[in-house]
Amino acid sequence: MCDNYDMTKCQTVSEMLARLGDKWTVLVIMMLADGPQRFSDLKRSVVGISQRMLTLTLRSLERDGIVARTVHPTVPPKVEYALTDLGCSFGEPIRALGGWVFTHHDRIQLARAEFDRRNEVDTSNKLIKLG
Amino acid sequence: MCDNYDMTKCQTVSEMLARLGDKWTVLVIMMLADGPQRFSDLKRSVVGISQRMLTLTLRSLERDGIVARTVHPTVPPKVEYALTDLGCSFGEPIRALGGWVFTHHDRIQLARAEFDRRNEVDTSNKLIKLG
DNA sequence: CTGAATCCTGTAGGATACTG
DNA sequence: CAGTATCCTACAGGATTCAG
Repeated sequence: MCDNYDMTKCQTVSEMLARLGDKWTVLVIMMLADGPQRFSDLKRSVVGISQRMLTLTLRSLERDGIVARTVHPTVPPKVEYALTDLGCSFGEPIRALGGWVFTHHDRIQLARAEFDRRNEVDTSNKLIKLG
Repeated sequence: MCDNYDMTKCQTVSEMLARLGDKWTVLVIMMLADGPQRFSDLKRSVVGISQRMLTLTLRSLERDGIVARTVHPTVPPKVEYALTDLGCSFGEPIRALGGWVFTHHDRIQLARAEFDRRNEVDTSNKLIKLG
């Protein structure tokens, strides 16, 4: 895979994945893919996220130009977050990845179960040896 | 994006991304994409990884059925790691993501720079107000 | 060479309280 | 409502050491 891309750029991909892998980022993007959302809407729909993490995640995405933040100077304040064009275009590779997960989900579960089973056996073998 | 997939599966994608986003996983997969590698080869080629993390990463990938571990019972021991079919198929979405990153890399850098610049200004404004 | 085990540290991130 | 600030903890992960 690295034949086409030099290692520097592989690092970039890894870095980008690290950004996405922070557990919340993708979920937030997915929610915004359905249309603009207010802060509290996101807080409600992205189940389990803390106020702090939502703020940080949104800031980070805004910094990367993936979401746009629009403040309506009303009272009480209303802030809307929306995907930018860049953010929308990002949906495509995410979908690709999602598709792969969906396709191979069962196989992965199977592999895990088998691995764990073997591991179980090994452990009990160890215990037998120890006993 | 979540129109097509129910939320449960979105969680799965997020979870999978979290797995991939642990900084080392993708790099290891990328190295293995060029062919089977021994433990110490990987340790050398995946620059910066600790012995511990390489072990853990490989175990995890093995558990998911993405890499296969082959022990040659020689002295000194020789252990080879290779991508399974599942692991190879994973290259495709990764490439898609990689492609996106490469395509939009400059734009992201630009967005970041601008965001930081604005942030700079805000900070100095605050300082002025404070002063 | 390929690990497993132990120790130790930084930090991610939750809970909470406060502001405009 | 939409944050910011502070505190606190659990855990990720590096360095090191031991073992087969």
